[in-house]
This record gives sequence, C-alpha cells and structure tokens, in this order.
Amino acid sequence: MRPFKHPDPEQFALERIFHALSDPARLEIVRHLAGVEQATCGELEFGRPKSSMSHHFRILREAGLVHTSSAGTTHLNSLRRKELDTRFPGLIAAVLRQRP
Amino acid sequence: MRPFKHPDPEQFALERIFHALSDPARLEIVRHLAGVEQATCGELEFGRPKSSMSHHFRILREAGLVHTSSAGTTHLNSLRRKELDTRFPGLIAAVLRQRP
DNA sequence: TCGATAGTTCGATTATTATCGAACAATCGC
DNA sequence: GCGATTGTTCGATAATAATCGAACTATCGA
Repeated sequence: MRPFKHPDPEQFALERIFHALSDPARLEIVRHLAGVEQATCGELEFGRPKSSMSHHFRILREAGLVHTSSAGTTHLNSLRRKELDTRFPGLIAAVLRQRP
Repeated sequence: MRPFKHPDPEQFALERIFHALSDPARLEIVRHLAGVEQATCGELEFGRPKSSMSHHFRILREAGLVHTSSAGTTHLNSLRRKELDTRFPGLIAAVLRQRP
C-alpha cells in the first residue's frame, strides 16, 4: 500500500474530527490508542470484520486523529496526540474522561 | 410546547455530543450561542427553513449542548456552557478556537 | 516461488440523517 | 375571538454513512 496521506494540523477540520468521533467503534479505537503508543489494525478488531476496521481507520486518519505507517505486512496506528492537543487542547482529554 | 427535556450532565453521552457537533449548521449555531447569552430559533436561521432549524435544535438539546426555554411565543436557546465545561473541559473551547 | 498473513479496495445492501413543505399548537396584541 | 408570529411535528424524499463479503495487494518466511 502506498503511503497514506495524513492532513497537516492546520488542515484539521473540526466537523470531520467530530464526525470521526461520533461512532462507538472509532471512539473505542481512539481510547485504546491513547494508552498504547501504537497498535496494529488487527489488535483492535473486536469481532468486527477487517473491511469495517479498515473503513474506520480511514475515517480517523483523514480526520487527522490517527497516524498510520507501514511496517512490513502490518500497519502501525498511533493517536496524533501532540498535534491534537496543540490544536485543540482538551479535546482528547474529553474523550478519555468518559472511560479512564 | 410543553417543557423540553434536557439531559442532566451525568447523562451527557460523548458520542451524541460529537454527532451533534459534526454538522456545519449546528456547529454554527453553537458558535453563535457561545457569544450571545441566548437567542431565539429565528435569529439563527440563515436561509434555512424553520423545520430544519427545529430539527437541529432538537439534536443539540438532546445531546445536552443547548438549553431551550419558552418565553411567550418564542423559544430562548442558550449554550449549556458551564455544565459542558465542567464535564468536558476544553471541548467548547475547541469549537470556538476554529472561528474566534 | 508458494503460502500465509495483514490490510485495502470494491460493490452491494442496509441503516441513519438531513431537508423541507404542510399541517398543527401556543401565545400575544388588537 | 381573530390574525399574526414562533416554533414543533409529521411525512416523504434525498443524501450520507455503516456493514461486510469477496477479490486484490504487499510483504515476509520457508
């Protein structure tokens, strides 16, 4: 897979971020990533089919929430915490507040 | 119209809040309300039909973002800023950061 | 080179939402 | 009470999004 395109922090659109976070599965992914440094797609599929997970990761990626890099045959996903905290302080904290 | 039901802060669901904020029209409403103390529905319809506005206000209300009270023939809407800031510090600030 | 593994992309289906006119309800002023 | 005004509710339609199997791509190891 060719390198994914990730938006720059200046390009983050709040509506897009909110939309990305309005889905239970994606919220769960974000919460998990917040405590993990990085994770593969497979680690986070809880019974959900791969194609669905791939879809969710794409939404998260395009919103700027998640960064994905290829490592061999797997993809490593990480929360773009620093950039998000800089651009929108408190946003990720709000997400994590709900389930500490 | 009989009194609207507003969720208590403990009942705020983040997914619901995020969904409410993922729509351009509603984001605009929230931003406007943030600087206004209170406003009628009519003040915020920028070319949009009343029925659409009513829909958006309902979504915002049920998410806990907006409080609506009847005053004569009009409805006064206000952002539940204090409660939101207490429950999710930084969330509203993030919304306002984009368009100060 | 042949599997096996990890994800992506495609395509079709279903489910959720948004939009908006029309009918309705509540309130105010006359 | 009669309009006029404000907003809600209903109902239909259109637009968006989620779901998931199947086919495909890329990479690693034997």
